[in-house]
Amino acid sequence: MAKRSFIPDNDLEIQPDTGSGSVIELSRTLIERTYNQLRLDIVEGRLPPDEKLRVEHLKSRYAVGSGTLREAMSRLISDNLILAEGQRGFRVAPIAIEDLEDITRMRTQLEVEALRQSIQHGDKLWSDKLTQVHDELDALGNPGETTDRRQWEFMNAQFHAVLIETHASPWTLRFLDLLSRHGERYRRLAISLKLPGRDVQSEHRDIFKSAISGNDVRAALALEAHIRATTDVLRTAIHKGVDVFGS
Amino acid sequence: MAKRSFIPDNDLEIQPDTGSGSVIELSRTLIERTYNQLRLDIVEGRLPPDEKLRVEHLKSRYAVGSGTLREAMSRLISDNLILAEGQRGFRVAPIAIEDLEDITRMRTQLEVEALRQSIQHGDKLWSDKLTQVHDELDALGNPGETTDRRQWEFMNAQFHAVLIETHASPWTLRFLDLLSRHGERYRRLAISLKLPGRDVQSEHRDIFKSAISGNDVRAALALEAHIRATTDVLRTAIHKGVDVFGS
DNA sequence: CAGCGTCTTTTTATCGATAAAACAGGGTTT
DNA sequence: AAACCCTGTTTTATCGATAAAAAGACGCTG
Repeated sequence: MAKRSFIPDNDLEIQPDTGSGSVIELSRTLIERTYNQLRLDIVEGRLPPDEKLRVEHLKSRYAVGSGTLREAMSRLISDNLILAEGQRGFRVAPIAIEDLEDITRMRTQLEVEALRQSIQHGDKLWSDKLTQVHDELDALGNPGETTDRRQWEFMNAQFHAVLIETHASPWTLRFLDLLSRHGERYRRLAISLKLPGRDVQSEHRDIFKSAISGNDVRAALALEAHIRATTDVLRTAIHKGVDVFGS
Repeated sequence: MAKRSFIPDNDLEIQPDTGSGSVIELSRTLIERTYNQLRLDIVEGRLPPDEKLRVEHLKSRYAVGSGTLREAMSRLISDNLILAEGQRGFRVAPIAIEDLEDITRMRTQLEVEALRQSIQHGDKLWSDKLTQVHDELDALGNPGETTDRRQWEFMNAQFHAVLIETHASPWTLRFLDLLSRHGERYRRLAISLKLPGRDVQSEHRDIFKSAISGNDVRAALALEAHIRATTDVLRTAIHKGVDVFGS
């Protein structure tokens, strides 16, 4: 039984922790570190959907004991990234187009509202920060072109974070965080399929310009389209008969 | 140091699992059972906010080993009902008026939208079901008057569930579930303070009538007021100088 | 008498061992 | 040949023991 994976092989190896300030080296306990590593491995596709997570195998990969590993996995259950079927161990949460559509609807609902609030309450300080982050992201080009994909992902997250920064609702942030993490699994899948290109860079520019000029309605529309783009690409691919989910 | 609790004493004892079909007896594994018990104990106030959760003490209460208990607690971390401070163990999540206001805002945003969808897409089958559940809840009167408070809580949850049933978005349901669980901690606090009474029964009637008659705008307003009521009561109490959170 | 450092006690994090459950394969019966 | 059951093997759930860390008590020193 060949292990199916939707990420190019060169992305599959466990990469050494690169920079300073990463979640992994900031963890105080082994459990926390393992939790963060596991989450990254799932979100970034090194542990593909539906993969069975055998404790005895994985404990060597993360260099921890079985109890520690189980505890780390337990924390991912409430995040819905791991499923626990009683007495049958753990497995990576499956993916499905319906799930992505639900995630997208939800993200749209929350993020668009938060952006509207941000634009209405944002001051000059905010505009400046947004401009700075956008410029830095813009300089990296589209995700396919950039040399350091991790850096691009980081700046992308940063951009979206600043967009809604003014609307400081912890629960909104928590939910959006969770949703974007789930969304990333699908986004990486879409990228790996090398489907007809999106111009993410110009999507970002569109959102940015509307936000800076205070046009909250247009910004909302642009952001909504941006969020929906991944779903649209995948749904189109499915209609064309592409085997998106590996049957 | 006296243990502070915001629930009347007669609610504090661990009650034997009453009816059939409860989450506790449905659990396949010990961890699952412990997780459900812990969650109930926190939500229903038997484990008060900020309470330190010492594994060695609690393992006798739940009759499990330390590993099992830790794993159950770990699952509650992502639900934000338990906080883990690296190397310093676990504690019950604190409560704060700002948190309740955030929860309320969030619930309003999600639940009102879902209700609107439900009213627009709901058919006769839905109306019938809603009527049935509402009548049953209505017959129990206000939460203070009813004999079986657990039954009331159950029907109340049922009523809210049916209200948004048509809008079957798993993520919406998950988020609302989490939010209402957090909200319940505050609702129980408000009840225990015996503050000037709300007429929850008539609030429910108002929502019900508007929903049945297809008046989605009015139903949305009624639901919003209903959700905000707990927050309003507590905020008013704070302004009057009542020591709501035990300083 | 306050502040500091050290020793003791308590609490936490982590691990490996054990028992129970699920799974797989072969053999038996109908 | 198909359905069934029994048995050996793998995997999981659970527990108690151990080592590391934090908190607390105590006395010392300035």
